[in-house]
Amino acid sequence: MTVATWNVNSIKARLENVLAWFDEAKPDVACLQELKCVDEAFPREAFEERGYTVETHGQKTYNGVALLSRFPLEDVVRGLPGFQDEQARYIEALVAPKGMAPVRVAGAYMPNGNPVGTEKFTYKLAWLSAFEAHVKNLLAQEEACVFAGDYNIIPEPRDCHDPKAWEGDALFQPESRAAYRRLLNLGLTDAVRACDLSDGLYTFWDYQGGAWQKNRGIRIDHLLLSPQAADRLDSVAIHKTARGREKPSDHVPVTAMFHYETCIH
DNA sequence: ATGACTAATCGAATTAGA
Repeated sequence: MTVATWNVNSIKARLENVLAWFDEAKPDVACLQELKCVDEAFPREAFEERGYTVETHGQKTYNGVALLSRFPLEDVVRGLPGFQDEQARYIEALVAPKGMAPVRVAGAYMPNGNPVGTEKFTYKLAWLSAFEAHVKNLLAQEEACVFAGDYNIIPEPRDCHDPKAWEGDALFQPESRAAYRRLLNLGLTDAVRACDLSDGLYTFWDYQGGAWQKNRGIRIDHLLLSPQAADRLDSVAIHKTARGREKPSDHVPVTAMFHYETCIH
């Protein structure tokens, strides 16, 4: 089972591009972020035609997340539990393939937080803290869980082309990185790092200044796995080709592949 | 010092992203 996360930067502006990738990568489950549209405006038919069940948590102009699956979805949750939030940044559901062990998948669009020293950064840290509390609750259930999304956190210096250039940015602040480490310390596995320790793995390249052409990127889109999900991880991929296309998102899809486990009931 | 890109908006510039 392949689980994807992708910040599409407007589903309406990106539809053709997104469908082209879906048709070649055929993810079983996909978490999309930054839809920038309300639920009614999401182009659900295009995905339903391709065999997906579509769940959205949209918002006008900003944010908005979707969870798409070729398997039935149960227990859909919209909004981060335990956190009063005006912004549509979280969706979660239980993916239940027939006769197979289910996997809980969460898709998050975590706050950017810039500029540091403002209420935007305070909101980022509060969001991360509520997310950590929710993860802790889910981990107690000992299920296979995938926490995918745009974390808006550069975990380590090797996750960006030029650490100096990101000093003072909310994505690379010590408090943001500490929040990410706390998630790992709860027992979550960074899927990409479990498979590939090399430098130069990026998931975002700014539209400005020829960042893509110069490969000045950052790794901020992550899939964090509960131990039960990590045990089933086979491989990961960062779909860089998506960034070189016409009218690309500034983020690329990241996928993790898991082996199926028979469900014994 | 500034703008660089892109998308959305009750617009003809501003806000937000990262």
